[in-house]
Amino acid sequence: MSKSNRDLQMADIAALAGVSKSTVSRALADSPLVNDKTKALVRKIAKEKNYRFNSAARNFRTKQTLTVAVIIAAADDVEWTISDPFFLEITAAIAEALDKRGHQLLLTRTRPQQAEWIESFIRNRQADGVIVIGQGSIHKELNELAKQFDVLSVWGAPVEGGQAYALAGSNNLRGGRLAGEHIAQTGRKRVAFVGYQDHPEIASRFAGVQQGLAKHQLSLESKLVFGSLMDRTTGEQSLEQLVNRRAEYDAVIAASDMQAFKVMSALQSVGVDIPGDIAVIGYDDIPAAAIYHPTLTTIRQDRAAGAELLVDNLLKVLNGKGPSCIELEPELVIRESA
Amino acid sequence: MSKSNRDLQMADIAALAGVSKSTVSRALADSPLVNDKTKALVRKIAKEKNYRFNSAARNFRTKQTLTVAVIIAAADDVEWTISDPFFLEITAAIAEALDKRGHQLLLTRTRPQQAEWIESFIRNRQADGVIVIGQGSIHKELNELAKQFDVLSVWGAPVEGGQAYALAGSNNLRGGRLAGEHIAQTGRKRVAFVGYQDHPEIASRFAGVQQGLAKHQLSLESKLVFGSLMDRTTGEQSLEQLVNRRAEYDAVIAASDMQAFKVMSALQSVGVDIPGDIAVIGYDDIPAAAIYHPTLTTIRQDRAAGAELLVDNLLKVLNGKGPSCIELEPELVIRESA
DNA sequence: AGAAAGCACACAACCGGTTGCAGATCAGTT
DNA sequence: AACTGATCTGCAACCGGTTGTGTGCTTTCT
Repeated sequence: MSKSNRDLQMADIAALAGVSKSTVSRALADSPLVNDKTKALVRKIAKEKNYRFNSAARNFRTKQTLTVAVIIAAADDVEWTISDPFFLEITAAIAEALDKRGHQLLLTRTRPQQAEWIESFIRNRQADGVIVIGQGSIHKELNELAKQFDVLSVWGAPVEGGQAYALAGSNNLRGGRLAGEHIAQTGRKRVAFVGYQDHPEIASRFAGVQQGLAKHQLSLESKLVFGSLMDRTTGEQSLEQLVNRRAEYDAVIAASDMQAFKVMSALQSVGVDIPGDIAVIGYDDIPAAAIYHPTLTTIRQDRAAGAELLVDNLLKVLNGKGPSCIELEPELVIRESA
Repeated sequence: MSKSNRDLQMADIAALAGVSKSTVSRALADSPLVNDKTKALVRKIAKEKNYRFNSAARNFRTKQTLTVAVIIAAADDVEWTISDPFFLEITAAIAEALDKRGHQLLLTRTRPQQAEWIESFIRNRQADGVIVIGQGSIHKELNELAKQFDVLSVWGAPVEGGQAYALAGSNNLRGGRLAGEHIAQTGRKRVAFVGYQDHPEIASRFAGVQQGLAKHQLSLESKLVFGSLMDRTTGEQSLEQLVNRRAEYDAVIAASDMQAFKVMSALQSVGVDIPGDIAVIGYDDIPAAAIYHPTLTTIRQDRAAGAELLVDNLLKVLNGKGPSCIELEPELVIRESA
């Protein structure tokens, strides 16, 4: 605790100002019920004495914590997603967005396969609502959960059949299309894809890529479609195959920047020139994308905008409005690698 | 809020079990004051009814939040430190460490130039204590703050004159020495250094590098010592100089992996071979270090261990013990770049 | 002038757990 | 049978804000 003795409380301020506790409370809350002069006096004293309200007491009474829990979801079969810079950055952006609106962020490690876990969060009243980053492959659980708790805001992609929770994300179909078109337009002919297709987000990107390529009479050969390089069990193997078959393609579209890095590094190790021999394009535009050599062409997802959206969605639900589903427009960032 | 009606509370469980509120409270807290049979009964009912205690009420009554605020400090003149993967990862690790001990993590964006901000945190009772990551150049403020609030745990480096707060960090002097020695042992002769020397941590690394080089009769020429590449105003310029003078050195020791990447990328862009022409060594061992091409030789800081230390330090203070200052041993990770 | 309306404030209940203290029950002792 | 002590449980106060209700005083209108 603090080294100072007892913190002073409303009753003390009230005594000092010669008014009652309730008046102090109202004055500090800027209630119209209290006279401006009294208000000013109370505030002056509170400021002088450096009074801070006890938010535990306030939370208790008002049944609001002004706190939002953020959960970074990770599927079992994928390496700790929390280490993906994109997720961490969007978390930081959410912290900022929440702060602007007077809320706080409770960060939660956990792989909530069991969405039950989220439930305890809300019932525990640790947080007013929950933001889940990366619906990944748990959208079924989330949907189930949403039937009981609507204070849910998820970063991800729409799934067929719709979802009962508020959703924000970038338009992955569009993003994929941008990547596909760019690759086609730069004259590549045989394209490989890398990514974990069980995730709705990645599936959309994949579909987008196909559309983009199709526009230019290209298509993805199924033997050039690889699983996620982040997969704990098969990732290594996929990367190996990708390297071995390097003669069969002249471009790689990766589902994330981190995977694109893995691809480039592995190919460069065996003497492949990027983009000379093979072009590589990523997704996310994490900071390292601008630093890698060659710098990485990628699809940018605006983290700040996404965070704002996530927070707005949640606050809407908290205010009794229905869940909304919004998609941001992704943007092609052309650098050296493709 | 939840879509369910009123959550049930202790009084309900008490009625169901035919006992009093206090007995329920004690039973759930596993107090020795209540009979084992009653305890079992109460717990059974609580479990059946899926009762969760209202932690707002508990926090209020017990004056504990079981929550720790984490602040990622950033200096004004440096780019948003929060985006450095190292800081984000240690934050994630702290979340995990706290969770193990039954605490939660409140993430705070903010550049607390004004340490005053931290104070309001504690007095507000939003958190039992505060962990600051990256004392950076604000150790004076932190020291000042520590006089009033001892519930402070900082990741950083010892400063001359000592600090009044609990400190954890890796032994930067030793880390720097490892880097310096490795560079010398691999036969490099003219070494450049890149980093922001106003930070105690970086200053220690710098000193360590000098020691390591000196052991092998080498030294850093002052014209080969560059400022941080992350500096918002001078970073660009430093990088340019570094590239222009590339003929004057055959190795670069960077104060962080992110800076090492910048160095490598810039040098590679002008045709420099790494490590053939110039060796590069980083600091931190962030995940991307193993992915870059060439893979980055670096000094590893154990994030998990650091997080445990930070949390332990804080809990010690919370339990009335004095602040401690512990340093972890960094580790040289040899990869391709040096 | 008297009644009605309006304003500013105080009083006290309340949120839902936790905990000190008192009382009840029961076994063991003399 | 009466007493001591240990064990278990209930009562009620308490944490520190917030808020509904009530009251005294001033203003306004007939």
